[in-house]
Amino acid sequence: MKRDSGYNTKQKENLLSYLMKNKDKHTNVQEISAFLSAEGTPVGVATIYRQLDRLVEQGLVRKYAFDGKTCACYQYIEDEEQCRSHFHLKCLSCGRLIHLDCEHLADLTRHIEEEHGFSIDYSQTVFYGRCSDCGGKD
Amino acid sequence: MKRDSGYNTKQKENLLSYLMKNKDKHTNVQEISAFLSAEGTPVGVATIYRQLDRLVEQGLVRKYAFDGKTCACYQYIEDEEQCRSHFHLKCLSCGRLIHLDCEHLADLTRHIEEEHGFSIDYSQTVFYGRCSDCGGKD
DNA sequence: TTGCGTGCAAAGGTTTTGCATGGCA
DNA sequence: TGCCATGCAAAACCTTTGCACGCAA
Repeated sequence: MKRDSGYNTKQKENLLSYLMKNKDKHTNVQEISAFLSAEGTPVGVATIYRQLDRLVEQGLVRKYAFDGKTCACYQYIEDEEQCRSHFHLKCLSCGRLIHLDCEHLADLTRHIEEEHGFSIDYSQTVFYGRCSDCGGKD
Repeated sequence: MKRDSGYNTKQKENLLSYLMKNKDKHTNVQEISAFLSAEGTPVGVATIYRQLDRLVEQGLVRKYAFDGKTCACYQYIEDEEQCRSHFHLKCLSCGRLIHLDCEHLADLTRHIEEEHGFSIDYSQTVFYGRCSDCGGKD
């Protein structure tokens, strides 16, 4: 399921390289396209969409879409197992993405599952707010 | 700030009526437009967008947008104060929206703020997963 | 009567699709 | 060589904006 299917092309290589370098943030097709063009290795947006779709199917990239709609962000997943067990906090001001892994959250998950019968999908859930640098204290 | 500005038109009335009837779910412009058309009281999408924008400014409707992009969902807010103090769980299977208000979550919020310096914005945060009816147990 | 709200149509942006070409294996 | 991946362009969507008309106050 996760095996690398298909050919190895320069475009795919460049795309993966960008995604891996930016695994700490959410990104999108525009950003990717702009960056690759600036690097002198432009890749057509259609190709980017198609490759991302494939990477999502392979489980190498996570796609955050709102209610199944368009306008998605993508994020490379370094360690699938690890990322499955923690939450992501995203700062609405600076866009920073924080990986939050602490036992309070495991408690929360257990609680919601046992008491409320709801099973949280970590891969689609993002907490929005403000990080400490951007005025989390106010 | 929350006072009802502007004229009272039939379109606005129909829109508000729909939103109030569907306050338990997230909705979007297409759904609203389709429903109102089916009811025999069609409202132009431009009008729906403009009215929703206004309602969001007035605090009567919450807009969930992904990363500030387009493609939003909207939700009518019955009791602003109440909804500000709890989380929303959304089932990825049936679309049900659950308002979750329990002290575990208050603990979580406090913990994340104190230990991680991150202030959660309830109005933008939605937990995705599966509700008990849709196989939360598997 | 005044001016806001509406509808239509056009524009702007994002994502998908069809098709011919080029490159990987 | 065979076939998949790419790029371009067109199409399909969603959302916003401009403008003239109609309706609320």
